[in-house]
Amino acid sequence: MIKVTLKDGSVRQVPAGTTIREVASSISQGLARAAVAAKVNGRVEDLNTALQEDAQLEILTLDSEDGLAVMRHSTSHLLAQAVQNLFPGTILGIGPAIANGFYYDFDSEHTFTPEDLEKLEAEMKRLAKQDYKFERGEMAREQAIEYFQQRGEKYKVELINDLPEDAQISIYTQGNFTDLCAGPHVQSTKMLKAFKLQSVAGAYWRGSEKNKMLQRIYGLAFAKASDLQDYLYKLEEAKRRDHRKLGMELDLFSLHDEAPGFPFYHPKGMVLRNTLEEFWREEHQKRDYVEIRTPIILNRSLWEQSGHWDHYKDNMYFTKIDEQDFAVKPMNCPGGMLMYKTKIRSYRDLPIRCGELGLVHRHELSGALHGLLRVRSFTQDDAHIFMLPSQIIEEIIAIIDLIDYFYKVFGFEYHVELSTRPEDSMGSDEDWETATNALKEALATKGIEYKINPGDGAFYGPKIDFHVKDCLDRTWQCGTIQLDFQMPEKFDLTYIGEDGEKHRPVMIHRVVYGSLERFIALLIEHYAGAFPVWLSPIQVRVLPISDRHNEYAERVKAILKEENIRVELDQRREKINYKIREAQTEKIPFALVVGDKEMEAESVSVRRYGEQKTTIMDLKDFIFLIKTEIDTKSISSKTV
RNA sequence: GCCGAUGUGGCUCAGGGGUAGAGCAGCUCACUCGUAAUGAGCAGGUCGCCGGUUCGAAUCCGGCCAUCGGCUCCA
Repeated sequence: MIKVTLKDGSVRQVPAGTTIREVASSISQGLARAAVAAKVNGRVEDLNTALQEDAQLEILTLDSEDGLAVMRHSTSHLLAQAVQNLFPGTILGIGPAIANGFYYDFDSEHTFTPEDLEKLEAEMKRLAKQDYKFERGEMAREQAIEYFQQRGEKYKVELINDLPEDAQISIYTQGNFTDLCAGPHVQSTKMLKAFKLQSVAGAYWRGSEKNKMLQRIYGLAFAKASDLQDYLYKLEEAKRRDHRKLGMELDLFSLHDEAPGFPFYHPKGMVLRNTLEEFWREEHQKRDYVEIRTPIILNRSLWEQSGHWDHYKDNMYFTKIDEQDFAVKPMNCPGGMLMYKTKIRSYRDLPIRCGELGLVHRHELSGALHGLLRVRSFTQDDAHIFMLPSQIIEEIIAIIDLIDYFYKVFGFEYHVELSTRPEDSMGSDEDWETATNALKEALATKGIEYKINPGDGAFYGPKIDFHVKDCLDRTWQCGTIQLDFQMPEKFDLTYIGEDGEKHRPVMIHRVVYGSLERFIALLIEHYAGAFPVWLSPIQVRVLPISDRHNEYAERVKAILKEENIRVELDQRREKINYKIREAQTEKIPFALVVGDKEMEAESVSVRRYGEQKTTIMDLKDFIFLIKTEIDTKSISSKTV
């Protein structure tokens, strides 16, 4: 007999060799029916697995993320089966579970069309009903290679060859379909119900552009049909929040064929942008930053000196001036270096925190452009901090705090990643290790959890990245803190120490917003275009009911303007309903209706964005209300 | 850059080998109105660009450009 400890702490005695399914049945038939897999000592296993020794056991159902992942993975096998039935000769890539569903990569002469997806989905439904069991088999390495080779599954053979020598090679079979797979899987295809094929896209084999591009079919899969419907509805909702759509509707910015990736800011977008810059300057002044501005075009020798010519050329734009090579800056740092070198620095001057709202240009691949989230020219809210080695940790922590403070003001959730040395980089291993450890230490001090991104650092140093989600849950890097021992070296930066000798300062590159463009895009999606009052391009619109209220309305407008409130007056001869509807459509935080009653009492009828109810209040009370919200940067709960 | 899809008035979209259509927005006129669309009229497009097939192309074919969804890359 062995002891099986369940999730609730209870212990069951069962004979060795009992399968997990049998244990589940002994707990309840309902559980046995709902079970898709199980966690044995933390490892996800099939229900068919026989328990041989004492174990911690957690039965997984579709109520858990782990359970859903198993089901989604099984659904990807179902797709592969359907594809090979309908398009014989298709070679298989890989087919994992992902958030909300799964994908499977295929190599086929045939190009899959949206109509094919419908047919495949129908075939999947048909196959699912057949109640095929997912049966696990194990093969010796040589046998497995031969098996897949014979079937022309060259990618599977490659995968097997790359498995460690001692790896257990397992295969899963459902009906006429067999796939190389570590598993686990649900018991039967019958458990696969709420799925939908979504799209087909190109994807390089093993994610490398050096490899062949395969066709990736994406699908959604959920525990039940209503969950799938809910998710589809959520996707529709997300489209409404899309910053590209809202940016145009709210007249914030535009993009044109004539300038791909180079955004145009409209007047309202500029108000938003200027407000963000203003806030940025205030907060940085408080923290003893100074601000500079460096040129956009600098000559070739500078970029050679900085290493950009060697490591960043593909992303840069070039021009010639008087027969000499120049480059448009893709980063602000070299300019900052020259500024540092304009005089002798003392250790007493350090740290120098030198900010720059710098406009940079980078050549991004045409297929990568995406609204304001991925552009070819953008303004970084940059700063370069020159400091003593002993100040590193303290400075990094201060920046982490600063970024956290900013993101909290906007209500952003974020996660943190640490990116380490990339292949194409400069400097010694020792410097990189020191720098990486400093970043780790700062994160540890703050108790921040982070994910490591191996090889994703800048060419001159490792970095801490702050990621924010867009409306479709894709994450975008915004803030970043990069520790750099290389630039000071390349530019021979020095300071005079206590000992009267020259020493090498250390440098940090950091941004808080990341780029104004990306940050604005994320703000639009985060608030669904209904900005908090302090950010809103128009804060108040005054709506007179008829012509005879125009004069009072103009007075209200003038008084609000005097208080530095961004106010508009809608004097058109339209019905009040019409004007209100428009103010709502434009997501203006406050609509002030003024008619006879208000005119008489020196009051306004206040209607907030997204609310039905109106409140009549004295104009001076309204001013107090709105100014308080602006000053506290209050985030309205209505982002509908 | 790669794979696939798309490109018709400011916006959303219909149409489709015989010389363009709707709604919204815009403009004009009337209505002076109390919390999400008053009515009537007018104007607006060489159907992304270039080339080919054809008596005739917005429609079919090819190339290019841009956009969208991915891959790769990144603030």
